[in-house]
Amino acid sequence: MNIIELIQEQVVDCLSSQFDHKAKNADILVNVTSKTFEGDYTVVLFPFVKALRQNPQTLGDAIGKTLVEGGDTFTGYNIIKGFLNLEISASAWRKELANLFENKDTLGKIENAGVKTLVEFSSPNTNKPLHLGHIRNILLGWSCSQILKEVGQEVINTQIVNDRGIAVCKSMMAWKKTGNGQTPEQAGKKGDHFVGDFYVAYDQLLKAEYAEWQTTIKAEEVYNTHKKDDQTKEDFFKSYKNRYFNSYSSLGEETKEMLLKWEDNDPETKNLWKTMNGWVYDGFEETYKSLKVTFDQLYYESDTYLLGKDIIEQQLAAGKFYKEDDGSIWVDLTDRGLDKKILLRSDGTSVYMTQDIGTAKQRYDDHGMNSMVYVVGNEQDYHFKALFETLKLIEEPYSDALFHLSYGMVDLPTGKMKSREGTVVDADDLVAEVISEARSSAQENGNLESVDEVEREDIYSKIGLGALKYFIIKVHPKKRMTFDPKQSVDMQGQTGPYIQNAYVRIKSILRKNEDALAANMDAYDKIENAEKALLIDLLQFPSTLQEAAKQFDPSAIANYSFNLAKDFHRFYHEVRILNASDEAKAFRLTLIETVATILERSMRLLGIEMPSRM
RNA sequence: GGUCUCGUAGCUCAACUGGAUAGAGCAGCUGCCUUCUAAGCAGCAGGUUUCAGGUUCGAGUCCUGACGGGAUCACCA
Repeated sequence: MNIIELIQEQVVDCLSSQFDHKAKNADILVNVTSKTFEGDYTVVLFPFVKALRQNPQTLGDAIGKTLVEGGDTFTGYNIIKGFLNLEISASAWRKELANLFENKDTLGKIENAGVKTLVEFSSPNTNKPLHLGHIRNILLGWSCSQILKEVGQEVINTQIVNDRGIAVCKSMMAWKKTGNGQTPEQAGKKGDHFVGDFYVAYDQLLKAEYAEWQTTIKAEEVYNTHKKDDQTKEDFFKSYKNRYFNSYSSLGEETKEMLLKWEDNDPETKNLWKTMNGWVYDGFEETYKSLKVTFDQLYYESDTYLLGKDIIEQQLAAGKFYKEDDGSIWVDLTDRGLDKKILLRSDGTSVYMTQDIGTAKQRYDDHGMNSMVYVVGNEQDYHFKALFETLKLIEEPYSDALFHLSYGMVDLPTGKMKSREGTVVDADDLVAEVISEARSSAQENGNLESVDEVEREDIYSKIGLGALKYFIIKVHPKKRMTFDPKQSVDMQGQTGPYIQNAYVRIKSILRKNEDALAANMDAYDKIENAEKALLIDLLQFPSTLQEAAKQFDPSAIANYSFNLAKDFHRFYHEVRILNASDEAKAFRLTLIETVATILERSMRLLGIEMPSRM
């Protein structure tokens, strides 16, 4: 039992014995005392003032007196307005510290929650390399997965790889036409970038073809019949591009044929597809590796895009879905506050929903999970609402524990990222840049000159990635965020490296302490405010972790880590450790070692590694 | 237009289920390296929490309504 629970319990007892009022522990709101008042923890009395018809002063006095006299945990109290501020004794703090230190590796952990969760994240298309948007997705997914594991869930990291469709065929078509049989290796490019370049090339080809077509008589005719009011030719053709692609483009025609061939299992098409996707996967693999994330099992749309139809038919027969006159199948979610959604087209082919229902079922067959988290941008909020309600409607066994970890778009200071305008921030470039920034920053302060080359590079990478990852993950997932490249490589203030630096400072002290924790801290009875602040932080770790897991919110951990690091830096500046009195030294070494462990654990939950020096 | 979502310092972000005088960082200014790593610390300055009502002992937080940004409303994914 930690100090907060102890306060709650004693207050409950007191209310019961002295006022005959029954309350639960959770009813007692215990806060950290605001800096402007005396005390360590504060009990909020207002809720009981009314119920007990006592004024805050008498009520607070009664409770405060009982707590102080009832043992050696509390040394004093004061009441201001409806707040009862309690002062904790040095011996109680020492006890808390001893306990924290003892359990530092497992604090907040749950052994086995009996829950198996599948976390889906990243899920890219295979026609272009990963970019900044994917990075936010990947970091959220990875961190969420780590957090759920920490609270005792069995977690499976997965993706649904979008490896088929017209977009993929575009890259293939462009490669066929302009690639001259080249491979990424020959071109000296990473596979995903190599293929992505053909996707761009395809757009160029199409543009050229379109421009030429615009000079034809047919185009003139189309313009005259379809233009709106006084729309200029330029404006008209700009907005007509999609229609052109579908109706007139020979390149478009050829590409669509390719898609049909693919669906028909044409060997040549399938081979090319396999080869090019293979290149892309090699590239992705490298990016994931550089971000230090791994997956347990991948699902590919080429395998799952036909799934789901039988479930739809089955549930149609069971009366959960209904059929329109034209043969299309729908689910009616209007009594659940949503709309009617189509599940199967009139021609019997599937839509997004069909696949997602099928894939969920497939995953259940494979893993028997009882919970699923989908990390997908907030533009799909409605889709997931509908999907989850549908899965509930057909009573899938995992359907009461589905969560869409919906996150906001990443903007640049210049505005939205747009692939057409070339303002997309490439994932690999970004990683390389933050690491190189960390390198030059480290070389400037010269702390690593005695470290060998290999380890040095490893440290640069940890710091650079720490900066990048922290910058992104500190923002609450559902908020749209601005990504300023300049700020993302910042290593001062509220950043990953600032937190890493706190850890490094502790490690450095611990290295210098020869005689370990031999001394006894029992005689240490004048606990500094800076020390209390750290203890209070440490005691908050379990509830922060629970909250982060419950809300699927890594930013809670990020903010917690910063707070802890900040309080450590202040502590570090205010008190001496190695040349303090024996008992103070023992207390402080115990304290900082615990802080180091919790910092390291917190950051690991965010996918950030700690260097031991920097 | 319907639905969802966000709006906090010049900028980027916090604020546990409603709790005391709304906090950090960056940018700006001032100090601190013969003392355990200055990627640090301390200080100054910066706010009508978009606005208007309501609920209550108490509202950045909950409710209603405006205003502003974004998303979504396909037999696309």
